[in-house]
Amino acid sequence: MPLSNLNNEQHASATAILGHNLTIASAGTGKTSTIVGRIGHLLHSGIKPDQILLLTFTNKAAAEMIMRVAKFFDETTAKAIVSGTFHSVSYKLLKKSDKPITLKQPSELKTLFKSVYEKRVFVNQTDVKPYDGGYLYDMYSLYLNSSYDETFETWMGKINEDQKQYTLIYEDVIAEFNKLKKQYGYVNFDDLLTNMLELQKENTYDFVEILVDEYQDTNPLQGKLLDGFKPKSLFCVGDYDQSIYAFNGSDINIISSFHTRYDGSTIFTLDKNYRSTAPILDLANKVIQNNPRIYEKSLKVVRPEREHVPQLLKFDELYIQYEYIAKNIVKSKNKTEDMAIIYRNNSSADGIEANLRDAGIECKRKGGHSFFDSREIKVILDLIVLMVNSNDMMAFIHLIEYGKNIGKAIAKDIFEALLRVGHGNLFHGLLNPDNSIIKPYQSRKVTNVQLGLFDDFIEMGSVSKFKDLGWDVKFLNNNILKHPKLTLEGGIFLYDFYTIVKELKRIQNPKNMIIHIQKHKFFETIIETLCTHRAKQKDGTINESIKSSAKLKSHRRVETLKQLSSRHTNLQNFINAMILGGGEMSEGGGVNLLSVHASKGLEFKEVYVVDLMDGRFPNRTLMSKGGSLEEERRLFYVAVTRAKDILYLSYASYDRIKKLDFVFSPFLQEAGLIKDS
DNA sequence: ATTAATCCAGTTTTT
DNA sequence: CTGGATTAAT
Repeated sequence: MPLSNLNNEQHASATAILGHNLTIASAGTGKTSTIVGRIGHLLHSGIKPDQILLLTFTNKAAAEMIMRVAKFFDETTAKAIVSGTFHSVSYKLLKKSDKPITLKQPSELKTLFKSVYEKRVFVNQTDVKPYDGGYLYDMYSLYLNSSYDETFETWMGKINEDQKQYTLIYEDVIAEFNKLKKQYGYVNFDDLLTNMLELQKENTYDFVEILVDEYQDTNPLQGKLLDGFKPKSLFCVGDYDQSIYAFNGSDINIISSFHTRYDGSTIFTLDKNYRSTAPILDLANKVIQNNPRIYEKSLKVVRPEREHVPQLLKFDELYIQYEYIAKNIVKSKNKTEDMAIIYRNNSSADGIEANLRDAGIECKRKGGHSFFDSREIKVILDLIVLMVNSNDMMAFIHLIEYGKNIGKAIAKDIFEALLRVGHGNLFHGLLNPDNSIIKPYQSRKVTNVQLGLFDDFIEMGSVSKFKDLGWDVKFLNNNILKHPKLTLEGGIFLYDFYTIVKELKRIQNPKNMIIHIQKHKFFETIIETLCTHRAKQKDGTINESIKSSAKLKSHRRVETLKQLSSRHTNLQNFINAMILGGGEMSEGGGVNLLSVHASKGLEFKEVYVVDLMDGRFPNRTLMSKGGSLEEERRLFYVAVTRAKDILYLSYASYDRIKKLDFVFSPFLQEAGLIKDS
């Protein structure tokens, strides 16, 4: 029984009557057990699992809770609960309603946005510079996530009055971008939520209860989504002291105004901390007391042992700090998996990782960005994307650009030509071209100073260079080969593309597809170019040993991807899972290297919070751009409350690489570790 | 105009 | 180590 393990407070919360319930759960007070208990209670009272919606901050957290439910009930029941992040749940529901969705990597659509933006000409009447494309993209995303019922213009006016004059142009760019997205069926993270909001107007959902974990990090857009489901009951769990996503629009007022927004709502409080020892909690509380208290909290310590007092480590230089920590970790009796190094900024991670490696300590970094950002993985994913959505222009261009003498422009020409000879379908154009279309490269709009805009007719090139290569006649006769700038090498690359597409069409399973890609000439050619490039030295020569180790590395990456794919049977689901949950993946084992944000919800026996210098933690640059000291303090609170038994806080007064002097973080003073001088 | 090569700066946090 | 900008070459 999931309820029998709960203490009185947890039990009261978990068995609350349906309605609007908020549980304030401080760090380490058994929030997850309470949610699992709540789900158990709902199921016991006869509510069907598919009438329960569980929203968490990461998909991993959702999966873990579902696993725990499965222990008490059967797996089928547990898995019938609709669960995941706001984004992944929206994705599932949108897909169910047959909305065309191709989820793209965030950076991809940003690039598309920038390309739309660059075509605009700004007439500057004032000396206020307009935002650049990338920044505007981020701002618009923040607007979508953080605004209530304002227009972009009024919102912009509040953020930066000077920028208001450009909003008409900005909105026009955004409109064109949205049109383009619609045309290709592309969707970004924000679209998942906004499209879901639209779908809620068409469909009705009969969720009896929605459970929301990490409620303090809900933003207004997500708030609208919650209300849009019109659930009979809402069960929210959170802690305002752990709200750390303001940069993403999360609004602490959402949790603090819960009782006024929902009439007759009930607020529960969990205040018994089972995680950390008394000295660690004392320190955390001492610091967070400096923030305004929203709901009264009095954390009760369950573990009174005092043998490990949080220790302050001071160093003269950044790397001496990392070195010392590495040595300390070697000496520790704890297993490496039970230890974590937590930092405010990801820029700390490289130095730490290098020092751990030197000391022979295994470590894993969360946020597999480097993994999914690697070219070889992108190539494979783009190929799979193309097999799912054959007309995906961005995926096509990325792949074809690897061909010699084929850049963006020619790749786009080829894409459009293929659509022409395929009557709107890229694969038809490739595999069964309409050869009666003699000139697939009809025109390209060209601006000429004298003539203005005119159609530049592309002269058809010769295809004789492709004869006698043993190609399929079908491909040899394809008129797309007549592009005048297509070289022999480029053509051969295209032929490899043709054969791989033809072969992959027969494969439906992600893992088999990766296996096939891996040994195909098309992929091998790309890996060869990639690794040669990586092994190129300053003088232009190729270092063979670097090259072979690069090849080994990329082979390992492909193997990792293959591993990840084995859990999936559907191509599209696999792709989207990689985009939605990719950041949660971590490779290998060992000491955990985490940003404070990534550490949310986790706990470790031994924790090092490092680089506690004023400017870096709190991050002053961010504070000047709309952050706040309160938010930085909450970050500090989150970081230290990850520790169960042992906590180290460290700082260094000098960075010899950047030649910067540092002063310790004010939080150390607030914690009483440094006396006022 | 387009591609390839070269050099330079920069690096907040996440779905 | 990579993306962006600049430059050289076609």
